Amino acid sequence: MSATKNEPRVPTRLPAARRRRQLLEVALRVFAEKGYHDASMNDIAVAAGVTKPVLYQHFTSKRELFTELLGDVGRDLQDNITKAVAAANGPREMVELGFASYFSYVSRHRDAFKLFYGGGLARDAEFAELVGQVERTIAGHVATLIEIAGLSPSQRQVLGHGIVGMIEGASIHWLNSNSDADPATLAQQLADLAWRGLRGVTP
Amino acid sequence: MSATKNEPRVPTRLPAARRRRQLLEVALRVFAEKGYHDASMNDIAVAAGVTKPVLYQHFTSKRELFTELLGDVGRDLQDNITKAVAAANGPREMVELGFASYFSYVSRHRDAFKLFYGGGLARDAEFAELVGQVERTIAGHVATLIEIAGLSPSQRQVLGHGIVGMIEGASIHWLNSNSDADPATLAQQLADLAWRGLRGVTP
DNA sequence: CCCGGGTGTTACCGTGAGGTAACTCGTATG
DNA sequence: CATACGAGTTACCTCACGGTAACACCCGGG
Repeated sequence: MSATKNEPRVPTRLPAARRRRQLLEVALRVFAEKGYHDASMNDIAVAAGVTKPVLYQHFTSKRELFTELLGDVGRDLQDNITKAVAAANGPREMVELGFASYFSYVSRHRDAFKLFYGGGLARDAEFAELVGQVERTIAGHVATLIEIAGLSPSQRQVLGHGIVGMIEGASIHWLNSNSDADPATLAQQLADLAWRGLRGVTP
Repeated sequence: MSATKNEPRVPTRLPAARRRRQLLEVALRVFAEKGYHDASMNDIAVAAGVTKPVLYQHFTSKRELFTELLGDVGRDLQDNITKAVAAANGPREMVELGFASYFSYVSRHRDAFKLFYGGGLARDAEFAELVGQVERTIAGHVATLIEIAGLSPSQRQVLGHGIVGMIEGASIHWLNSNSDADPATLAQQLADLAWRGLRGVTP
């Protein structure tokens, strides 16, 4: 029995499953920081303390790696929101809880959010679809909450996307300004703005 | 006097100034369609019926070309909005006119808008600054219109960015869904939503 | 003791993009 | 008609990136 039993000198040489998870974590960080185009597979490999071919042992291509991350993040975000909203009593609470869960998610997973909003995703059909799915779902739910009269379904949908854009825009600015403001407070104020409008009469 | 006097057989070989303007127009189209990364200088040259070095006779680099376009579009958009808003009487009309001018601009200059929202601009410091300047300015104006009480300046700014994101999100969805809806109607409804909120009580 | 499988590395290829040097060609002017 | 200038082209360089083949190394089981 040698002295190097449970304590490898440097934690290289991981079992495949662990390595894969590590690579996903690292790739998320690197993609979030540099964006899809500017992050090279080499960057990711080096950041993981490993070389490129190891990456290709676990993922067949850069696209596939990114797609998997994007899908995971999208599902995660959407699950968080739908679960939070399901606990609401009435539309106003749906808005409050929905906003709160969104900001909570963003504040806890900044890298994941940056992946979602950040890159040239809009240009790539596959990537855009993954993001669009989530946005469409949220926008659709929001659309049912709009109480303005005389709107066609497609008009409601556009306005729903407007609210989604409002959340995204506020989130992006919030992250970029490195504000340490409480995400719950922010969500509360934004939900207030969405619900009562700019004119903000007190109920 | 030869027969080829004022009617060159094919309008190649333009004087420098005209060529430059044509290249800017074509580059705007190509960048809007394919995004900054996926549009190559060759693409632009070919689309202009010309070869790459001609492009480099007028612009020292791809970045410079894109930066010039981005700056032009930003100035143009901002000018349109500020001029429209200047004619308003009171905050509600500011919102209405501001939204209307934004959507009017987007509908008239789709390529310009796609350039602005579309690419990996957020990752690139210089590009992000050009876009951010416009967004910050608009968000700042909007922030002064929020009548919710008890907000700090930075909180107002975040909410202002929320409204800007709302306009952008709605615009993007509007363009992507190839809706033939009237931009003025859309602006009206979105302004309504922003002003009165989701709950949309009629005044 | 050695040997097999799986983990990782070095070194490489092909491609496509930004960018440039050197040449050609049309045209206006004396 | 000659010539000079400026618009355009061909052909190339360099470099970084996605992706891969072939080899090296470690460790558990007969």
